[in-house]
Amino acid sequence: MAKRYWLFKSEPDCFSIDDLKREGTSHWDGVRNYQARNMLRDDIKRGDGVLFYHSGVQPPGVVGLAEVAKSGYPDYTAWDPESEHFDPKASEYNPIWYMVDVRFVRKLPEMLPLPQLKKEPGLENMMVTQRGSRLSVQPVTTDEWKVMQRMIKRLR
DNA sequence: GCCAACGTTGGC
DNA sequence: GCCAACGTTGGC
Repeated sequence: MAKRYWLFKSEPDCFSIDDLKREGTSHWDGVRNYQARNMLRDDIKRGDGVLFYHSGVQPPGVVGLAEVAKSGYPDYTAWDPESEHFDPKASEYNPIWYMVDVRFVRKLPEMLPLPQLKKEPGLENMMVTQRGSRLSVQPVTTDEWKVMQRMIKRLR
């Protein structure tokens, strides 16, 4: 299976690129959307590339790179009543929700803010640059990934 | 803080 | 199975 690419959104107050840097490898838990769940369960594989995106901040944008360290497996926070992501319909025998593990690769010297992504040739159709794009886990094409790598190289 | 976009829920 | 009401996300 060829390597694929993804964009993972997180509110930095909840989990930031610095948190991932400190932890090294972390569960990407708490996704409670079926479209994103399907990707986590079926499509996101160990070795895939991840753009780490900070949402809910001004400006939002890509702040780092990560790598999938473990393919999809049940998100056990769903059946933990203590978890803020608890879902009473989920259980060990019917997990419903899935997560992957991600490994820190690098933090960018500065954020690539969303408005800049919207202006960048080659990213016109990227999911994150589209209006009303709320998915917290998004596919990124190989071409979009290459454009992002060029933008990152320009940073320093 | 506003509101557009979009997902989910539940009555019918 | 439709769709109105409602809730959430997230950019602005």
